[in-house]
Amino acid sequence: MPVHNADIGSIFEEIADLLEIQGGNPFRIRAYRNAARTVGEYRRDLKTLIDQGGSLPKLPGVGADLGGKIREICANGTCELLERLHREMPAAITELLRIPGLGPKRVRLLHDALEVDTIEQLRRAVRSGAIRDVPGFGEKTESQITQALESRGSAERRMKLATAAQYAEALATYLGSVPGVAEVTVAGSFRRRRETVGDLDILVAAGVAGPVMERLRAYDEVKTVLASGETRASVVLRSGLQVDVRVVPQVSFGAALHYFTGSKSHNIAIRRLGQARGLKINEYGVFRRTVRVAGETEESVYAAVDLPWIPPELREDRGEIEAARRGELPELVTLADLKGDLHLHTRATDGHNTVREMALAAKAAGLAYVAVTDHSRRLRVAHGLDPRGVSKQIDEIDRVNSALSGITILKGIEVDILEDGSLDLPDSVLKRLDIVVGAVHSAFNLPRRRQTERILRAMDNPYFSLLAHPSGRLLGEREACDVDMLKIVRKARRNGCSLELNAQPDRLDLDDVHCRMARDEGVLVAVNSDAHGVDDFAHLQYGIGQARRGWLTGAEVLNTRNLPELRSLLAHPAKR
DNA sequence: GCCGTTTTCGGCCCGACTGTTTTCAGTCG
Repeated sequence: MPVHNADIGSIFEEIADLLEIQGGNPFRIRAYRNAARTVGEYRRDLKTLIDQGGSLPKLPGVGADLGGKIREICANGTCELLERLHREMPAAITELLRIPGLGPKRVRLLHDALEVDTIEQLRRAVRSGAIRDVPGFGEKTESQITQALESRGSAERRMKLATAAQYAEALATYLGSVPGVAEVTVAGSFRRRRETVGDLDILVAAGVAGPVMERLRAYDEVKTVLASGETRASVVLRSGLQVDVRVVPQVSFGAALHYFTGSKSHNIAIRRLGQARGLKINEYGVFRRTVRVAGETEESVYAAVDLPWIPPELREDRGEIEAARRGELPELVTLADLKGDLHLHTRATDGHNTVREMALAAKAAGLAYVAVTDHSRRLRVAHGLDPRGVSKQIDEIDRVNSALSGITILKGIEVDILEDGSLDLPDSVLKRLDIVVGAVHSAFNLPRRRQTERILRAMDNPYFSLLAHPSGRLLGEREACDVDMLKIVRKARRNGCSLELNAQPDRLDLDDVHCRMARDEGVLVAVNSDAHGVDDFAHLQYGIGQARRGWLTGAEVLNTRNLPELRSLLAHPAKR
């Protein structure tokens, strides 16, 4: 049975949920949650390591006991503790924890008092009014649960970063105009540039909080006010996006910014460092006993625990604190580092603009070169090019190149990788191009081995330069293809190809974890817009955010190279 | 259940808001 690290993580999470409902030792529960996260995100497949007879790597928060459970789960797909908990508590009960307002204590009460173990039973208990008689449950709690049950399924989706940005920037500007407000920053996963955000955390520096709270409640996009205290409020916008606003004095802004940027596990790790130095770190500052020793800036918070400032994109407790301590934080790539864009479309297929218009827009966006990579013939819906169409476009690019200055247009193609791993155009066509971007646009559901082989075979074509949107996922719409990414990354290294980080807000593919895998394996990543129109070069900022989350430096991104260097890298010395 | 710049035992991140209480537990971030 295939057991992936994420499966082990889920089992540990489930154990933690069940132990919590049973009222278990909170620190034991935390240990399971920490391990769930560590294991779930670990980049090498633990079952494979074990099957190959290797010992488990030392993972933080995983000791002898949890290590044994990992082996047990890899062997059996489950572990004795989970089975025992399932005998004591119905498995479905952890679903109840997902209802806002219901935590472990109340779930336990419902189980004991009303034998409520499933969402459906909860629904019946609410309808019959039985829930009101449970001690600790009042009128408000009942209606909160009712609402949660009604809206279940309809909402609860994370919003794409680029979509959330529209709401975030408008609201931040609005709050910034309140008299007395010194500074407004959108913190949270938005600031960490996660591909999707669950809610917005907006931090406001102001002497007095009252007027800010008042203006927030009056914002015309606010649909409901979930909570509203003196310095903190939660509202839901009409878009469905939840927004948490916190007001702090300027002297606490850095500490609050650090606190509300997260991630939670990064913050916990930083606080522990503080604790070891006799410091208390909270959103108001860094304190030795009652004396504030830091907190006006984020830099001062990090300095208090002897660390340099850590970029928000890295704050996931994935080794950034250790790297910072050793002085080995990567110099992350920036938007300004990009010199070109290697994936875009024109009216010849499914783009909206001409070669000339796209080139001028790229120039205006500060780029020195672009590759025109229209679709190949197999992609009928996009009017993909056949060999004649490619020839025509090559002539057009020659004409535009000789007419324009300050921007160079490379000849390329986004060629379909067919189901058997061959490419959709003959080598005689591909050899005329500067760059060949290969992409999967069909048969997304092949089993892992076949899907992987398909891509590996495509990469063996001597003209293959770059694998576009390697996983094929569409955020919130289509899961990633089941592929062995490590094999693909290693093939890219052997063959001298690159992988794309497609910057379209609904792709952002490679994801952060695989970017880092490419980095670790020494494979260059190209951050491309996949622009279909002149405005789409704006996507690049989101691709850069993701690249930074993947620890990429400028040197590790293919299209930070100037044109001569790029040309020599595309020449594939490994293959020709 | 993990772990070590007070420690191999005794700690484990910290505070705001709400509801149901009548001084605080539960939930959330």
